[in-house]
Parts: sequence; C-alpha cells; structure tokens
Amino acid sequence: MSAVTAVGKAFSMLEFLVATERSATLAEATQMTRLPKPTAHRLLRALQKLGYVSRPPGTRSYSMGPRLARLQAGDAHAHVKALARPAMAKLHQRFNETVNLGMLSGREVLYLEYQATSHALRIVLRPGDKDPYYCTALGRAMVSALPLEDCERIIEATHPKRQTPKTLLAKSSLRSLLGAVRKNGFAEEHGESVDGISCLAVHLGQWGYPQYAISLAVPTPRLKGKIRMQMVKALKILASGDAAPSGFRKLS
Amino acid sequence: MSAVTAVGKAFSMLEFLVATERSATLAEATQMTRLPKPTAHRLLRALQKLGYVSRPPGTRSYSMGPRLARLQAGDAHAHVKALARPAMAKLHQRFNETVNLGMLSGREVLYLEYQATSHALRIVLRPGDKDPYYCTALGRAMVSALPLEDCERIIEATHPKRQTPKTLLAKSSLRSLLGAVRKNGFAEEHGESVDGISCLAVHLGQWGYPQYAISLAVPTPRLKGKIRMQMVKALKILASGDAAPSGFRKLS
DNA sequence: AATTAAAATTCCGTTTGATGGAATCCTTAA
DNA sequence: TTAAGGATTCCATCAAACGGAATTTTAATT
Repeated sequence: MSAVTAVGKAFSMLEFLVATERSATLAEATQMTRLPKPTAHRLLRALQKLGYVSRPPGTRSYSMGPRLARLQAGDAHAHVKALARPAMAKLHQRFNETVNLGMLSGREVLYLEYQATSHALRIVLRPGDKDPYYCTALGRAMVSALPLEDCERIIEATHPKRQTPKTLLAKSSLRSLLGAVRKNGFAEEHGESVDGISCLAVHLGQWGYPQYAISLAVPTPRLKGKIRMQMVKALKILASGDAAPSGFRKLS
Repeated sequence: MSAVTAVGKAFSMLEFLVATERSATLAEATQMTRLPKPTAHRLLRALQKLGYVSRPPGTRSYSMGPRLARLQAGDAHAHVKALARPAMAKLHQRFNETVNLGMLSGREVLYLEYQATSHALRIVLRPGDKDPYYCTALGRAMVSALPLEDCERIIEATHPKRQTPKTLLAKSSLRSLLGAVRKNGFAEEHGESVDGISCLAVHLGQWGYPQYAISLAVPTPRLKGKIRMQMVKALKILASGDAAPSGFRKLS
C-alpha cells in the first residue's frame, strides 16, 4: 500500500485552515488536526515556504496562503457557483436554514457549496463530500431531470443501501418517487440520508444546468406547519429563473 | 531545514492537473512535473485515495478531484472575483488582451485571477504570484487609492529594487507618479515590471473595494495609436460602476 | 488470433526525510 | 522579576519515500 502520510497530513492542515475563518494559532491547529505539536509546526512552516499558508504580520498565527488561488483557478464549476450564490443567499436569509448546491457526478451527488444556518442544530456537508443520489433530495431532483431512458437506466443499476432506518430500498418506490418529483417540480426526502434531517430540492434545468441542484436542509422538527410549502414555493420560483435578477448591486 | 519534500511534490502535481484542461495521462504528468515515473505514479494514487485527484471512468488518465472544492470553499476573495469576472470578460473580449485582477497585500500586489489574451505573445501571471507595488500598474492604482498619509508612509518605507532596466528607483518620482495616478484616475507602467509589457490599471474603490484593482497587460508594441486611450476609457468606465449590469443572463 | 511496442504498474533494496518526546526559548501577564 | 503557557528547536529512531529495473497491462498492427 502506498503511504504518503505527510501529504495527507498537509492537506488536513490546509483544510482546517480554510475551514477556520481568519487565522489560527499553532495550539489550535495542533488540537484540531490531532497532530503532535512539533509535527504540526513543521508542516505549517513547510506549507508556508510553499506559499499555501501565510502568517498575518504581527500575529503569530497561521492562515491560508495566496498560492491556494492557483488551485482555485481550474474550478470547473466556478460559473455555476457564481450564478447560484445570490439565489442561495436569498434562501438562506429568508429561512435561515442550510442551503446546498450540488451536482450529479455519476450516480452520486457531489456537494459543491453551502451556506449554513446559524441555528445550533444544523447539518454540515462539506464541499467534496458525496452521497448516493437515491436517498437525497438533491440527487432525486437531478436524476428526475434526466431524459426518461437515462433515468430508468440509472434506477435499474441502483442497489440502494440502508443509510438510515428510513432509507427507501425498493426500486419500485424509487421509480414512482422520481415520477412524482418530475410531476411536482421539486424533490424531498425525510431522514433517509441523515437521521433527523429533511431536504427539499430543485434542479437548475431552467437555468441551463440540469445536472446541478439547490436544496434546503432542515432538521425535521423545524419543518412543520406552513413552512414546508413556503420553502417549496421559494425553491420553485428560484428554479424557474423568475427570481429578481441580482447582478451588480449598489456597492458603497 | 525542514524538508517535507513529498508535500511539495504533491502540490506541484496538483497544480499541474489544475492548470491542465481536462485530464492528463501519467506520462504527461511525469514529464511536466519532472518527477520519476514511479514517484509520479505513487503520488497520483495517494492523491486519488485522498480525493484530490480522480480518474475519469473509462480512461486511464488523471484529473482534479472533487475534494479540491473543500479548499476552494474558504476563498476570501470569491465575492470580488465573482463580481469582477463579467467586467473582466468584457474587457477581454473587446481588446483581446490579458486582464488581471489583483489585490494589495502589504506592499505587494497579489494576483488573484486573470483572463489571457489569445495572442501568441502574452504575459501570464499565475494566481498566487506577487510583485512589488511600485513597479506595477495594479500596485500603483491601489496604493494611490489609500488615504494620503498611508500612501506617504508606504512610499517612505519603499526601497525599490531594479526589476528591469526601466524600473523607476527614485522615491520622488514615485511620489509624483502616484499623485498623477490619483489625479487621472488610472495607473500605467511601461516595461518596469516585465520587459516589453505595459500595463494600465484602475482600482475598484467605486465598487467598494479599494484594495482590489483590474489591469490590462499588453505587449508594448501592441499599445500604440488610439488603443491606449480606448483602453483607459474602458477601464475608467468599468471602475466607475457604470458598466452595464450583467447579472443573470438569459440561460436558455 | 498472434505479435509487438508503448505505457502503466509493481518490486524491492537503499536512503532520506518524517517523527515526536523532551528540552529550550520566547512572550505575555501578573 | 517571576511565573506560566505557548512556540520553537533538538535529535535519536524509524518508517516512509525513493527510483532503477523488472513485470504486467493495454492497444495497435499484422
């Protein structure tokens, strides 16, 4: 087996720094990455020399470095992200729930970006994570947007695994479920992917990007009363492209 | 000296993959990174296991992996980039010259993003690269946007180094030069940073981001006749925020 | 189907870089 | 001044990275 453990540690360190707003001290980094102090220190200095971390002048802390920009240059989804960001922000502001942008990658949902609720109880799916399509609202929204024959082919090739007690396992229910999604114009899922979390999602086919979708992820207890229908409505408006264009805002 | 060489190699590999459109074969990666074949191979597999590179199904090639998104999530400048991108694209289309977005980081210009001309003769500054402020149009545009006392403090602390035969070295000329930039509303520079390259730049203070600037980088021979004034005018319009808003476009 | 050349992958003995506990050195606060 | 809590350096140990060479796989050609 290949090892390259230093590389893995370096990336953990980098991801920790990126996830941390502003900068972190060596002690924090040591604690969060669970690396021994000298190891963390050596790693940070090495990354600094490479330009991937920098040290805000004056402080003795570490933060992400400018060279990370080089890794961002090739982001294939930058366009969609930029496009979706204002709409996601709107949803986020209105409901204060976690908003996810995902795409269909093979038969999996790939999470691209999120805006998290400020509630203490929340779900955080990190960009780069993946989930099966069949137990997520995002996945269902995107698969249902595919041409019927593709959709059917995917269903046939699916062998659902139980993720939570509620995960649907029968192909027949999956098939009818996707039909309903197509008819209703939105997808939903209640605790099938993560216990206690419900999701509502719409794909962005109207924007020209059927393989992308946006979802609201809500702890099931908070999704009661009229809220659900309000969310569905907001998502459908968003997907239709009728949301007020929010290009250049007044900036000063 | 700390070593951590494997980490450096891993990043070279990753940067190569990111810079390459689509995917690359092991042979290409080996050649471009100048690593021995087994080393490159081991590295790619390790990065794959970590999720930073992926292998397009069917092919036997490598490309950037989904986990890179995690490193992009914390991009502090994403907002400005997204904002500037349409304006940059416009400039790029009109003049077919390289357009740069940069920010002031201490006393240096940090390049964030670029759109390259299609001409064979071009200058490419990679995101993450840095240059001193005093010999670049970007730097001069941004420094001149600072409050006068800050500006003067920076000038005093500057000890210009000769980058090309044309680099200005006297503080007095630098001071009057920045004054002119402030008066004219744009900065320029001819072969002082890279021999044979001229730049025109404006800061984005009107957009609410005075520490960011956009420049056109043109091989000096191509900057003749009326072109220069047309470019200056286009940049000033852009900076004023009067450029036609280009928010949500029709997306089919 | 057989042949072969090119490319990818694995092998494995060598060596180097990574490791982390302990000691030392700064900083900051009292 | 002193103390306390980080940050940094040391260094003996050892595992991990190294890369030339051998092997296997793939794809093209006859």
